[in-house]
Amino acid sequence: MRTGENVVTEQLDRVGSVPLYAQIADALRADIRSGLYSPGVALPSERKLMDRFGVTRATFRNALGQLRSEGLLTIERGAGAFVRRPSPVRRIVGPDRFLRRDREQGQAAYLAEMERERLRPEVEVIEMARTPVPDEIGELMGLDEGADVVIRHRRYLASGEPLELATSYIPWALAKGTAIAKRDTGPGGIYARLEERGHVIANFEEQITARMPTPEERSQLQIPEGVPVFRIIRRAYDAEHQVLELCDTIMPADRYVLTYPFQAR
Amino acid sequence: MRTGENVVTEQLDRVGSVPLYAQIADALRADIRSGLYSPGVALPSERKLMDRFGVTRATFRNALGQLRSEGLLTIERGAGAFVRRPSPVRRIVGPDRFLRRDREQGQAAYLAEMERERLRPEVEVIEMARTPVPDEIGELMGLDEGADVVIRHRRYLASGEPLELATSYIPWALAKGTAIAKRDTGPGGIYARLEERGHVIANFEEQITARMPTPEERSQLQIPEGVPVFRIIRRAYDAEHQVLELCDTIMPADRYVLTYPFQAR
DNA sequence: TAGTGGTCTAGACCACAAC
DNA sequence: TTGTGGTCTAGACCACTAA
Repeated sequence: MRTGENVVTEQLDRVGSVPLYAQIADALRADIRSGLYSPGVALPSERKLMDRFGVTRATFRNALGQLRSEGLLTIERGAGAFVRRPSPVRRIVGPDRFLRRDREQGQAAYLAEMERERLRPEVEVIEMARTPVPDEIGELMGLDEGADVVIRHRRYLASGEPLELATSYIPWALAKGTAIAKRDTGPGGIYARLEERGHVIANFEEQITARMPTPEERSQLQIPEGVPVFRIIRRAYDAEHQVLELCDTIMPADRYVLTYPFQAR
Repeated sequence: MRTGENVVTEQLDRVGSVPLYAQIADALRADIRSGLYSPGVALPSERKLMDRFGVTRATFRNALGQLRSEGLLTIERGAGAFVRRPSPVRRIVGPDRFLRRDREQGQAAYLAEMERERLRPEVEVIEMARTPVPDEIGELMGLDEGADVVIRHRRYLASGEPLELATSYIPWALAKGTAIAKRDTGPGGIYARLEERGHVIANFEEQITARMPTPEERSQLQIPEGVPVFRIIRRAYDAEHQVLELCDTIMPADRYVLTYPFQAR
């Protein structure tokens, strides 16, 4: 137990093999977990804490870096270091997101979802083009090398907050002559246009991975230090097991819980 | 394009607002992506690169730290910094992991999975006890506060490599008098014991989140810098929608692709 | 304006890996 | 033994925030 009062110098082991910064990180982590420093509260300033621990600023900042990369701290320049508040979380149930009912009512899946939560939805179309399919994606779609696809890259926001980056790929053979290759895909979105043409979606498959974001993703999604991203690759199949669409999505992992129900067999 | 040859000092912008370390990180990141430095290859030493960029070691190491936290580099003390090789990936299809067939053949789900891949499976039982259910878990299981559960905490390894940490919770009311509360749960594992007692599993639900690992998790699972973990909370339900078991799993995210198929509705 | 975090310099000594 | 990365010191100046 550390009180934070009347402490001149914390006791650090300077002869053992545990680095000073690691000992400091451990001490602060314990203080955060114990609730001494609770979410939203500012830690004492770097200069105060470095004096208390009896180390240089560089050493102390090394300790802070550890905690930051664990996602425990948010640091605001000029203001201070704060214990990170857990982000409000969006629950996503895979199979509930793409209901035919929503499409038939003329709403894209995302708009329907937002409407349920009374948030102001926004979709930025960042890129839209007809191009040869990238190798990695082509393999996942079962397309011939160099086959053309319509690529739709967009950013979703809810009431101004960026939620996800999504890139859809639709075989040109299916998109040709439809609104899929237009900026506005019309009521019901891509899936509605496909089904009008007789390409009925029979089932989906989602592949989930997680990694640290690239710097581009960090800025586009406003992702803080120490927060990974989900990457979800969703494929929509018809009854003949042909891929109608592939959607590659990047989402900040601290804002989502993904849920998948399935039967015991 | 940077050649890496005959370069005395890289051109860095020392007047603009972009920090030197960020410029260096950008340059190295570009070199890695372009393939100048490819997976498994050692970068030039810190001293060489700091000379080339004309900065101090601390500044250069700050740049390296960025790349490390993005999971781009593996650093081996005394040897050098290497471009990280993508980890071999295990594909997990949610619904295929808990087939009744495997249970009836007398194999726990995990052993069956390993056998299919010809790996040497190992399960360490780290903790096993009867205790009051933790609050967070109790809520997810729909149990009364303070109800007893059997808790089974274990580590799974494949041919010596740690794969995941798993903690199962089974209501004491169901586990009482069965092998569930024993170290060896017998053929078919927990689920087989539950079903023998008439608690037939009707369906599962998995909740997936991702975050950076705690230091404990990092050492127990041998997780390198810049790699997040998946946390999967799986609940097994009977036909009356009672929770028979909850399993809380931590897995290094660079070693897994999670797959969930579902029907279009 | 005072205090905060952000960046950078110029050194030093250490433990470890490879030769 | 030599070179590598790991840690630490003791400063300095800057940009930003809040009072």
